[in-house]
Amino acid sequence: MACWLIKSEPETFSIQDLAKAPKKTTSWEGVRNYQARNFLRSMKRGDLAIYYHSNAEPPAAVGIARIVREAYPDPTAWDPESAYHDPKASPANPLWSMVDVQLVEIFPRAIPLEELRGVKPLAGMELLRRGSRLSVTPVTAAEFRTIEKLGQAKPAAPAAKSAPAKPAKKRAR
DNA sequence: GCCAACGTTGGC
DNA sequence: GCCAACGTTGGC
Repeated sequence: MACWLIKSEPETFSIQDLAKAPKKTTSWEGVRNYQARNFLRSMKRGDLAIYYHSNAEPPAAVGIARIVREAYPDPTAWDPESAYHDPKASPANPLWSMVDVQLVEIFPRAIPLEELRGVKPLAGMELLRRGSRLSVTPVTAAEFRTIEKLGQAKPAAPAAKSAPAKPAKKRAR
């Protein structure tokens, strides 16, 4: 079984929306990046994915979803009404794929991106790479378990015991 | 709202 | 096939 990380902007489709969806299941349409699409296509039924809220306040890992249907054509691609319309796609040449995902759990505690960046075992994650934009990425089983665990409760040790607010960091770029 | 880091497009 | 221009993503 493989593990993944899928991003969604909560304004578009949050994990709470997924919880409210029929059968807590939705089609993951709208992926329009070839690399991300290819990852979608290699997903297997039963694979698990970290659900991540991008463009959120704060951006955070918020839960887990399961792949319940493997890749099939994304009809929004050839729907001129859709925000995801791609003029190159058609029913005969679907071009883009989607999977169905079902909610497994909303974490008791969302894990903000800033915190993920400080977690050693996650250092190699695509999500944490500078300038990373891929909306679908594989994660290792170890990374998956680490995030899953972080989502269950407060960090065991009060990380920095109410340290005074850090001075605003200049972005190093 | 800014803008770095990407991916894509299209002229050549 | 190169690469500048452009569009998008997404953290800040």
